[in-house]
Amino acid sequence: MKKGERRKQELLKIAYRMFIEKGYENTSIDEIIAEAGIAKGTYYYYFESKEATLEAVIDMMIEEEVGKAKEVLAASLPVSMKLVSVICSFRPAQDEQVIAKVLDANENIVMHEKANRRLVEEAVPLLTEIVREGISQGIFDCTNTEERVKMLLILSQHMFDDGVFTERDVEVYVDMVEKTLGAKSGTMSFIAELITGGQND
Amino acid sequence: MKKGERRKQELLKIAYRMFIEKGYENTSIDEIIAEAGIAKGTYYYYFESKEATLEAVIDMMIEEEVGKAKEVLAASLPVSMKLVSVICSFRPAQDEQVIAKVLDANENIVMHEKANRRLVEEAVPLLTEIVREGISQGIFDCTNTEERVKMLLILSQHMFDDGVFTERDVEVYVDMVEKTLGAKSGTMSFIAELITGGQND
DNA sequence: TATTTTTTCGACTTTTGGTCGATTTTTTTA
DNA sequence: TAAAAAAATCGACCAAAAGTCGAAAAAATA
Repeated sequence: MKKGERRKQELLKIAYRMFIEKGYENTSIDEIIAEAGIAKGTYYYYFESKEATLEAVIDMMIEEEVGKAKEVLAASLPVSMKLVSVICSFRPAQDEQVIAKVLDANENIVMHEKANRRLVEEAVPLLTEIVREGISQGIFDCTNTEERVKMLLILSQHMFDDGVFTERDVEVYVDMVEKTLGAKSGTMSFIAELITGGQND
Repeated sequence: MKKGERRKQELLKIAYRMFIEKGYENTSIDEIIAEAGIAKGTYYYYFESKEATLEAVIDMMIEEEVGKAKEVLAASLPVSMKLVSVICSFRPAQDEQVIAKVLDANENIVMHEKANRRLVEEAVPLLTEIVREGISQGIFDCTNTEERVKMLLILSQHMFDDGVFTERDVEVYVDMVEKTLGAKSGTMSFIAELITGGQND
């Protein structure tokens, strides 16, 4: 029972890396098993299908990101910092981004989109909680919090996705965050530095 | 030269219908050619690859939607109406929506996403023009118009995509449109009726 | 040790996107 | 109008890749 789980994790890691490096569609099961040094039957002993593998890989990614987000949530930080930290923690890691650029942007749509949808699902409750905290502190002022958070999250996903975003994009984004959540103008502008600071073009 | 073009259009229509009915990935070339009653070689005489067909299908869709949008743009309507009409015209048609629900939402990610990206590309300039007109009339008030329009368009895409959107979603969306474009509160609330009016759950 | 369960193997099948040379149909040209 | 050229069609064939399955090896259990 132990060995099986380890093997599954091992396969998951290989698949994860290859999916990101070469794209989901461009990675064949044959390549994965070659890399892992196992037979096809073994692979299918652990995964029902290729798509099930993708699903599992995404679960792994989401779990990690949500984990990080929860840490931030638990820390004693000002609400606005929490919010931004969490959102930024959802940004694709450095290496993923770099590698992603080698690929055609169209090359990995399915994985990207599936991951995004799952992330929105998982992250909205967390972010909503933060924003509610902010409301009770008078930092934010809005109704329909959950819906607002969802929309903002969708927006940030798209900004990061495209990889490149201009200063103007960020400016507009910050403005929308402030206005959507009913924050005072300028209070969220520190987002800009955090975002553009971490950008690598 | 004439006949060829007609055949291509015919194939395009078949592909379009089948892609929407059964999803892009679930539609095989063999099925398309069976439906069209032609041989494989003939198909590949007109299309370089399956993906090229998807691209062409999407072009067809976009062309139609942009066409409708341009009509609206040319008409003599109040700016706010123009804006909303155009955005609503991008909503998937009734039948597409109904059929889409039969499918797993994950079933047609690639086509959906590619279409969305192309639409944003094509539609942003048109909408930006409308908003600029609105600014000069004092209805809107904002800078970085293009970026704002893009963000709002992305949002509406996502709302329509999911198929279901609650009243709250729409409420938040309207609020974001107003605030993002610097319109007076309430001036855009008629969007709500138009959107929810056309919804079919 | 005997038996059952878990894990592994790899040849085989099926599906599917794509190729290619031959053939027919249509258009151009001499 | 006949010959030549170009456009369109055909379908057998190919290669890649996902997925199957029964048998065998390894590990756990009685």
